[in-house]
Amino acid sequence: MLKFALLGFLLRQSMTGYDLAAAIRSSINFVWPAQLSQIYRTLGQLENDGLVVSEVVPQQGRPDRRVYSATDAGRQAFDGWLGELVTELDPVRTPFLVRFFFSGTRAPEEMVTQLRVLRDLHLRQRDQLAHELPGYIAEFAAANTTDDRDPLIWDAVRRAGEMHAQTWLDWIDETIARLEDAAGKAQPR
Amino acid sequence: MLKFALLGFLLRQSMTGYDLAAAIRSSINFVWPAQLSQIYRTLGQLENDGLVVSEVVPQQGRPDRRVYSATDAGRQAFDGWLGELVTELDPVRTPFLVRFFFSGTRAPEEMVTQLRVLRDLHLRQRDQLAHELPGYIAEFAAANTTDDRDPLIWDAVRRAGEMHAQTWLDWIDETIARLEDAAGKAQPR
DNA sequence: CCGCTATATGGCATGGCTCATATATAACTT
DNA sequence: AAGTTATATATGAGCCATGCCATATAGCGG
Repeated sequence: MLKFALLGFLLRQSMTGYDLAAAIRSSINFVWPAQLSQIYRTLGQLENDGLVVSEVVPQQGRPDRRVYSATDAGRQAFDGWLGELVTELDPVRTPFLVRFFFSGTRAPEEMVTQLRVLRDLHLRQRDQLAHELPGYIAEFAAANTTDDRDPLIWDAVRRAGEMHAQTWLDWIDETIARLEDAAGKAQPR
Repeated sequence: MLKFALLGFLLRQSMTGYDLAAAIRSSINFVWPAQLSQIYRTLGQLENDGLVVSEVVPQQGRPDRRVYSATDAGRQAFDGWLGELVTELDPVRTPFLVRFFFSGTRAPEEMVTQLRVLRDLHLRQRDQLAHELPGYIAEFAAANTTDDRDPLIWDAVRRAGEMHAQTWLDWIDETIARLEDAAGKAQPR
């Protein structure tokens, strides 16, 4: 996966691993975060497979930059990947829900507290996606050769994140209400 | 993660790895699927760590059953896990959105087609969560010692899946409309 | 002097995935 | 009647991607 994301960026513009990390951070981080170490390792594989090549650019004071560029084979691999058809939903792994599923033995107030904490996190996430990310994307677009449909698409991806964050907020509110309702009925008056 | 899920089930009821796979399939599969091989390996680790013990029950015709039970240490570990506070959102990895992010070079109709395929999958998923899962959960509840808050909680987890599936549907509709709108404007009359 | 930015690389642990294998019965399919 | 597939059960080998942590260098801002 990361493999293809890196190729995708490099096809727009050659850059270093460090730059790639920044590109990811200002774009797809919320759907596919990556550590620097992971990026470098993956670049190594890509180079091994001939999908990218690198060129060392000496620098003073800093480690030399190693600038990566996608090759023709890289473009082909990437295009193949883009053309793949979706046949199954990717499994979604949601640790929180697993925990929640098993927390029937816990005090209801504790569950509500946990939900409130989670709510805060999702709220921040939603606001970040709604307000901060657009700025990063604009910068990123300005710095990159962009197809004219890119802004629309990037915004759609951003929107997906925003909508899901909102759905979490709604779910949490609904769930807290249900828990409180049940607690109210359990020990009435 | 799986470790704790298994413990959670075993604390309700001792069972074999095979049974655990079935328990997962009829409950948290959509938030945490697991292969049989993975389950057995994890049970092995749990046993090593003294969190579960197993007892072999001979059978004719079939491989002997190895029935696992959670130990006291297992209960403690599990409780500790349940008590953990959420401090950060779990990263959500969504391969589809990564692909989508990079598909600016593709024909818009192709993107729409892909979105329609995805829509179908999410639609099925939503309906399954809305209609089939409740039945499984009911069966599962009948077969297990359940706390009286369990049904509420299990349904909340189910609802989270349903709501997220619905959000996907909404996002896809919105995105298709935006793409078609843009295409209409690009080549008018 | 601490910590951040820029840059690259290494090692180890974790946990998931795929595929293979073994065995017996029952239930379909041709 | 023969053959496939499914169900119940357990286990092993090997791959792969991620994660976390450490290290090296150097300049700049506090």
